[in-house]
Amino acid sequence: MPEGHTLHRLARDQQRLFGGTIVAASSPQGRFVEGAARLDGQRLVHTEAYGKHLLHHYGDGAILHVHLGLYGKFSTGRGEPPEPRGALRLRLANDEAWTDLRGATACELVTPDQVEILLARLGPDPLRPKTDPAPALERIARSRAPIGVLLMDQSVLAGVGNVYRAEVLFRARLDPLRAGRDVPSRLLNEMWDDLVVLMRAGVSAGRIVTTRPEDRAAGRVLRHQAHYVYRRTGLPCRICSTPIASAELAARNLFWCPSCQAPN
DNA sequence: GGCTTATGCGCAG
DNA sequence: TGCGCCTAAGCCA
Repeated sequence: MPEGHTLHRLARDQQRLFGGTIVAASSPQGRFVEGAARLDGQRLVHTEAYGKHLLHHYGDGAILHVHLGLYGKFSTGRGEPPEPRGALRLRLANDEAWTDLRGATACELVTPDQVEILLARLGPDPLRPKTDPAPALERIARSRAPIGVLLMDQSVLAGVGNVYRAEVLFRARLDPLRAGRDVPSRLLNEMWDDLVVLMRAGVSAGRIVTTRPEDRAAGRVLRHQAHYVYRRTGLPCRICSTPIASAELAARNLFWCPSCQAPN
């Protein structure tokens, strides 16, 4: 589920498994053969994520950039890697572990200049430590665009996807169509703080859970209890029982409670 | 087993 | 605005 928490978790896990070691790289599918050849036998020094982008820094200066897009996935294991099957874009392995990348939108080698360009078009990332949210909040406060669109704009905020968008708006009881400049700045600050908490929890848990304990049954968080509004069209709101509404906004499915998040 | 759907985003037009 | 990417989980039978 590639929102920002997924990429930060991948960066963390890959750092643990491969950081500081020499890796074998290959592209059985054939779409990244030259890149894999360049990485093969290099030391993977450092991995990091910015928003939904993953970067690997290698000992000879090579930088790998991965963007999962909608379909991309890493599968990872310890010990001997399985026989390559299907469209396996990139396999990395050391003596301890392996990881396979499939279906990614971007899997490419980039220069430091290209990294700089990439980062320049990303807004603040709630998952990067000590990030100043001011540029995002100021931009929202100036914009006539709906807050529901702005939250998903990676140049405003990096790492927020459709699930966090819907859920953080619900938790703020905010109408997704309200213009950014009409959202009180206190509320914007609270939403940023909420994103930091929710997305960090997402990294730890490896999935998105936004419901508060008091708003769901006790015990393990079941899949259908993890969200307030995302993919709950027609189901009763957990707070007020009004059926959850959905609509397309900027080519993405938007979910909200028409009562808790009423326009005003 | 098959069908539907999706967490993203760049590009054509 | 709508398509293409081309994976895999979730759902149904």
